Amino acid sequence: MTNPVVRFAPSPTGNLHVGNVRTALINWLFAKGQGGTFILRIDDTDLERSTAAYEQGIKDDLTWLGLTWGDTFKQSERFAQYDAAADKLRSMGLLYACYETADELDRQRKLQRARGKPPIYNRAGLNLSDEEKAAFEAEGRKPHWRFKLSGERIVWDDLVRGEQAIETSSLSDPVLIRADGSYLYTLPSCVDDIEAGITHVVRGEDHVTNSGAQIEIFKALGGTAPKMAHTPLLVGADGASLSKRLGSLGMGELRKQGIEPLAICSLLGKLGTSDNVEIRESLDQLADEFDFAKIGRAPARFDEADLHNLNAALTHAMPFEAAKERLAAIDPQAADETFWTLVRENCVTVEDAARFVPVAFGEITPLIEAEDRAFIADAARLLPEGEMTAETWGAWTASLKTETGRKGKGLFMPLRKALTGMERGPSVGDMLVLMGRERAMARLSAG
RNA sequence: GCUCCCUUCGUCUAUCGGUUAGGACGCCAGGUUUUCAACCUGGAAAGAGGGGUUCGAUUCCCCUAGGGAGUGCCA
Repeated sequence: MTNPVVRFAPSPTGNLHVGNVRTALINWLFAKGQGGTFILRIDDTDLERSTAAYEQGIKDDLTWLGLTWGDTFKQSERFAQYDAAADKLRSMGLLYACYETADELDRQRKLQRARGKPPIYNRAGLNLSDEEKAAFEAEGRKPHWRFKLSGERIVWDDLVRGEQAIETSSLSDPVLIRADGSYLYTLPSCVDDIEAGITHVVRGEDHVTNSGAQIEIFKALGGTAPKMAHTPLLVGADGASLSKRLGSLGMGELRKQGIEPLAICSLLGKLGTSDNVEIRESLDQLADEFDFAKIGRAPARFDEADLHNLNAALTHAMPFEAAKERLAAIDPQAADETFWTLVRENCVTVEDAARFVPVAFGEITPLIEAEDRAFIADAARLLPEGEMTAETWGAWTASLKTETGRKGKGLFMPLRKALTGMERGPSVGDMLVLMGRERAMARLSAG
């Protein structure tokens, strides 16, 4: 295979969510792994719903994820090309005017359905005489335009699903142009794919019937249909379709939660494949491992808990340099390598380190149980003088053990709770060094 | 309603007719760390149901059930 060209084509009518991002990622990984090109196309033919803010948001999210694109353009800048394509189809007799209103079409579909028949457009527009059309126009009706499907069986070898067949006779002729003259995505998508030299159309399986129709449009326009790959959709953790919450779970929110881009990409790049769902070192590694053949045909469950597990694994091993800036944003003192390597294994996200900042550098409320009061008083009395060092903890606890007879959990847990205000956390001995003698003494004396 | 796709441990999956049905995540236990986490070791855990075909079905076929998708002047 030589240098594939793929595209991700979101509509700027909303933010990117996990489903979108998976499609973008798979396209990107495939292109990257094959030395191909990844194009970002903004499908903004719906001028009403598209906004510049969403467009920018999509670009920001992709950039944050590391899904860089080689070229980008907007469909709204290319109406002339679509007009030309429409004219071509019209001249071939493949684009015909229809005058039904949306309500009328809706009624027809309901009727067909009630009779147990598939709701396929009856092609009334195809048989309209010029007089009839003129009559509609006189009524003030404007036509919408449908592509005339061949009625043949369209077959392609889908990179994920294997051989696919669509009976175009079982489809309604797709509307390409609305009554207001604006384009639906169907035709512009084909025109752009041809012009951009798209070799592979990779998208969710909700598009398979669209692909059947679009393959005919590709051919009608004189192009060759790209190879197709339709991935199963993601479903929620409960197995039902992706919930509203998850479906709209945006990158902005995940970012705010402190989720790493690589955690998202590792999960979305591996979920539903035969590879283990684990953190990968980089997008490049994910790209090296990518193969359509590894993608299964059943819907995979997206569980946000998995994302947190992967993120935790990433955080536990994260070098200080990678976390430095974000630690500084929490607190200038937190941007400290000793502190980070100490607390990171107790963190799911970098921002979780914030919990331990007061322990090391600020004020906390010591937790001292009534029955431990005397013990903590002894501890305060026996706390070694001078600088707290790596040896302090061992010496201190040893003397406490001798003095009080306490050992094990009974010895250490009260100290942990008094010194850190928490029941769990990083090694207390190491934290002691960071907090220093003054803080430690103050906490031990709080009871 | 109609059309298409899917169904193996909780989850993602391996198995291309003969396996003690394998791995990973998660979970549980033990070890280690004088706490927790992390880490190491071990463990529990699966062929949706029913019919066929076959010497033999997780694997091939049919039916049922369940899930997903499509059926738009959305993408």
